[in-house]
Amino acid sequence: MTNGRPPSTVRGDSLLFLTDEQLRQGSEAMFFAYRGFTADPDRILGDMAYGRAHHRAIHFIGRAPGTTVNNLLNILGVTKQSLNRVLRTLIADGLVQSKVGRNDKRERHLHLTQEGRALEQKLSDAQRARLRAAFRDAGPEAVAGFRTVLEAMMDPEMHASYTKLKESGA
Amino acid sequence: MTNGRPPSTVRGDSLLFLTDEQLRQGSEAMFFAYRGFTADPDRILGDMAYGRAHHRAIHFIGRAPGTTVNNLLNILGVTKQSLNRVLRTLIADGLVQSKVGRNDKRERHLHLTQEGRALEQKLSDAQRARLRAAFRDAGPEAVAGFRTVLEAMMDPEMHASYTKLKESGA
DNA sequence: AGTTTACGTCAGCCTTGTTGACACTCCAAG
DNA sequence: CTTGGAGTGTCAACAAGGCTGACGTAAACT
Repeated sequence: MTNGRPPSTVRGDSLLFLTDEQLRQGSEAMFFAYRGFTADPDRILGDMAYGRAHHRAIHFIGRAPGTTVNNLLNILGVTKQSLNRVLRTLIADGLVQSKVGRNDKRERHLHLTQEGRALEQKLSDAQRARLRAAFRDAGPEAVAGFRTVLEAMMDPEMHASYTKLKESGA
Repeated sequence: MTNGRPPSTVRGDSLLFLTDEQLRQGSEAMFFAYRGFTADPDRILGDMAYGRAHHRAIHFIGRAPGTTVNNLLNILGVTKQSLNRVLRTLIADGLVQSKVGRNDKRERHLHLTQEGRALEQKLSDAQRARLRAAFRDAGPEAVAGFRTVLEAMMDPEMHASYTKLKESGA
């Protein structure tokens, strides 16, 4: 299953980017980059009573206003108990509003309040600033490649969620 | 600070990839992709008494054999108490060996044992398989862009660690 | 001799994930 | 109309893995 293949020979030059060493570097790049990716919002959240889980919830509610709890559960990939704990505090603090469904009254539709939108902006701005700088430095072609690879490494269900959000967005 | 800028106008076409909507999609791609990235090793670890933190420690010890605790601390970006908890179990279970430094006897140099190397392989194989598939599907240019963007979003110190490992590697 | 560095460890706390169980509301199908 | 199942909320208990603060030891440096 594992191949301690010599990195230089064996393959016809064009597959050199699939070397074990290249893949290892790819893993490490993901690790370090994800740390950078979450660093700024985490710093802001640290001062408040919230954590990364709250950021994620706020982000996706802001992204898809009126989404149901179940929908959010699928996107976030956590248990309803985990999500509920986060959601409860956000609702109690007046950042998120939960409305009983009009058609199906079992469902709760989630919206950000003004206050919630403000926090979402603050957090996303911090995160996007870093991403914007990285994108600018790397250039459009690198960004396209970045997206292509990330999409290719998602699980199918995640890819579906991602695509759905992407299409609803613009 | 925040700009609800109309996505279509204002800018001269070549900066369209820096739209807020594009950045938002980038964030979400990172989120979903990272989930995929950690999914396979997490599944394996779940059956054992170890978690993601153990995987990280094993990975970087395998990558830089003989590294000191302090060095590892910098790479991982956690407190020594956190790392120690993980390291202690790995040493107790015979996956990692800790040797007192020859020159500086305060330092401990960390190595994987045979058993440790075996687990490292198992975990990394799972992770690399997904990455390999993604890289293959996306192609060399996309992979280059992927790396460029990830490197650009690291904090400087992380980028230094990353580069150092990269150079030692091949 | 005194200070600093590298490491280990104890105690306690927080966030965020998990499972399992139970209740309630409500839609839909028989 | 009853009943099954879906969507939701919540309680309890637990685990992983972060964190801070404090203390101890050995070795190195000055």
